[in-house]
Amino acid sequence: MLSRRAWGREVTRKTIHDVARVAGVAIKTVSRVLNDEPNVREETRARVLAAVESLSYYPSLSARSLAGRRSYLIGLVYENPSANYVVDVQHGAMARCRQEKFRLFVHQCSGRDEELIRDVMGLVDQTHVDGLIVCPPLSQSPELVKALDRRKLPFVRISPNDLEYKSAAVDMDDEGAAREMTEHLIELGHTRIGFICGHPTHYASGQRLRGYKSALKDHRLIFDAAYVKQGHFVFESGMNAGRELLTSPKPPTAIFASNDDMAAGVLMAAHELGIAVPTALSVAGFDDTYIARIVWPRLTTIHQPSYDLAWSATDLLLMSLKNGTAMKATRLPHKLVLRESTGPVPSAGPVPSAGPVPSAGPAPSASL
Amino acid sequence: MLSRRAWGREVTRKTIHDVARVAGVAIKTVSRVLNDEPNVREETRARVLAAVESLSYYPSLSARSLAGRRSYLIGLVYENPSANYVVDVQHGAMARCRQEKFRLFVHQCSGRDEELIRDVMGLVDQTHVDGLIVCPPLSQSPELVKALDRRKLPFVRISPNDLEYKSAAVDMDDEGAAREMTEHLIELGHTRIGFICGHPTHYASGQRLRGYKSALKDHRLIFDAAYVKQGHFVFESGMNAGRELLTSPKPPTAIFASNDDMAAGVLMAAHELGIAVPTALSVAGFDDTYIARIVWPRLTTIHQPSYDLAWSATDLLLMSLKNGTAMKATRLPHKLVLRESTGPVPSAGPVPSAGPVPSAGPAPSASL
DNA sequence: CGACCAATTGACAACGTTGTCAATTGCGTG
DNA sequence: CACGCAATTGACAACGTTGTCAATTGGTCG
Repeated sequence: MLSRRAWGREVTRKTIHDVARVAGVAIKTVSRVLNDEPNVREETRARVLAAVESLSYYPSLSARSLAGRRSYLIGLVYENPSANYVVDVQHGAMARCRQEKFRLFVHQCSGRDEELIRDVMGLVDQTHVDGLIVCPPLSQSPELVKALDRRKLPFVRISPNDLEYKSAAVDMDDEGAAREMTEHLIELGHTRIGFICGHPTHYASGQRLRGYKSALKDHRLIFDAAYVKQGHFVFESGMNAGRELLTSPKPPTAIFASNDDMAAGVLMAAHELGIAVPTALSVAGFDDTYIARIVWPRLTTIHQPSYDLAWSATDLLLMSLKNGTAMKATRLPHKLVLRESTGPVPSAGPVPSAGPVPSAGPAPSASL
Repeated sequence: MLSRRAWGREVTRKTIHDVARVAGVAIKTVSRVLNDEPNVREETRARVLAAVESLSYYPSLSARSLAGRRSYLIGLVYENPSANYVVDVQHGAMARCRQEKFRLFVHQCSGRDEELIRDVMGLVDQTHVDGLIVCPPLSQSPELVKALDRRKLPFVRISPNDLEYKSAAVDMDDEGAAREMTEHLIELGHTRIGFICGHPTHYASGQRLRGYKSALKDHRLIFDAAYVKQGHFVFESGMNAGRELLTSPKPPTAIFASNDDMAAGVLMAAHELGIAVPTALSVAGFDDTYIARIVWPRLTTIHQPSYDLAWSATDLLLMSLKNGTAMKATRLPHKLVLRESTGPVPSAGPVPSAGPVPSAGPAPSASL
């Protein structure tokens, strides 16, 4: 237990040898106990565990990954700038890892294409992670998938664009969810429904637009391209698109944004223009992140189970690592969350403010 | 380069031996080049680097930390539930790590007291991190600081409560910032200023309250405890405190919340009560997180440089690791950010709404 | 021209664990 | 009571790197 180096800040580190000595067994036996291997007498196992406990011993991940075929490390790679989504995903994955005594290595990727691949491969090679959780939109990169396959590294993708591909993945039904939301608006009587698309490179963007279109079609409403604006999943893009829609000659009575950030942007635009929500305009979001509950009025949105998606992805990965079994694709349920930002269609279309906003003229606790 | 194990999913991994062979040198020389050690002829160095490049070789962190006294890993421990803060801090630390070819191991702590210490020590022992970045409120735990000192592990604390303590830390002037904000409100003519405290166990909470009090005193305004409410840094607590303040007999004309989440809660309360912001009520936040820019009206707040704090903390740690020098405490500047949620004091105090709001008619499916 | 010293390079052990395989123990059976 | 086989345990190499220290190279000076 004495360190071989006499260095200032060096402190003795407990090793498997210390445990073996205290328990009066060989290090290999300690290793067996710690790895739940069979063929250890119950009494021996107890002695070893007692020694581990009394020494507060924690096996070195470095040594383990160097000697064994396991690093007990899972990598989580993302690129997404949305703080709330990222944290949800991180915590979902961490929670599952903790249950299996794995640790999560979080990595924000940098670069694009070629460089991205190098970045991820560098992570894999350096840290020896046993597997990877890949967040969107990285999960939609065929090049990355190919590279990981070549590398023979187990990985699970969150919300990829091709569930049928042989690799494992978890996702939700973006198209169906968007259809439900659109139907909700239609049922409220809206016929002029604006839609703000997400970032063009995100697969989910296309799916959500498709759901919107399909709901319109089912209800025999005509699709008008003028009601569809391009956004980029960020607040400002939603605000700009909202302004455009609301100041057009025949403005929509409802706007469905592809995520909550952009919906918040639409709310901002409406407030600026003095358009009351939901009386004169209904606004709907997507994702049900934290901001959906703090903006005013609170957003009707689709609950995307980010935490659960990450939890399930990690579960899939860990189980396949443990059993060597193949992984399957999993689809998680979403939920339409009704709050105060949507309401019945106004009788006469949106009411332009009679002047600079009456600031919040209004709204004694709509609901609650 | 051939793996010793013939295992299904095993793939040959490039090692230092491969690089040495390609470059025609001993592995130790490769090691020297990769660690920027002196005494390598320029021509040799170039040959080695070329080999590294051509093989896409990445040294194994496991082997490095096992053999050397460096793991090239920095741990980041937090407990904070605020997504925006956490992500800012993570990215600030990651950015600095990347520059030095270090990696960041993010860890959300679990447990309290005894259990917390075990959790952190487990991380340290297992991962061999070279140092730790400790976020508030963990940075204020004397037990944790003591344990890390005993373990002789270099660490930097973000926003601790005792800058003079010998360990390194970075922080901002919470008291001064709160004083500035309060003065801003006073200059706008407000004399009845509500204050919502942060979580009682966070040191910053006390500092911000102190700044508020000191500004009142400097301007000869009387401090009235009825205008101070306890919050917990979360949205709901701000909303509740806001309701209490605004429905009191003599409501304040301005409310200063100790963070943006709670300020957003106050806005929600004001909207519900039909109180116009900033015409009838000014609202100020603290932190300048993402939400300060997306609520309506956008929040006047104090910019807390979370990203920079983490960047600097990491910088301090890495530099001390590299040079073996002692670390100093660093204080980063904050900034008063003026937006639309604060304005001149109304002539006749807050204007209660004249009745059920014209706009937010009750929403469908009230709260969820 | 030879010796000496600094610069450069390499051989090999060590880090703390797991994989392999051999040795030992324990128990049921003939 | 000895034998055989399975269960249990241990000895030792290997993982991929860095630390230590010795060997080699190259240049300078007397």
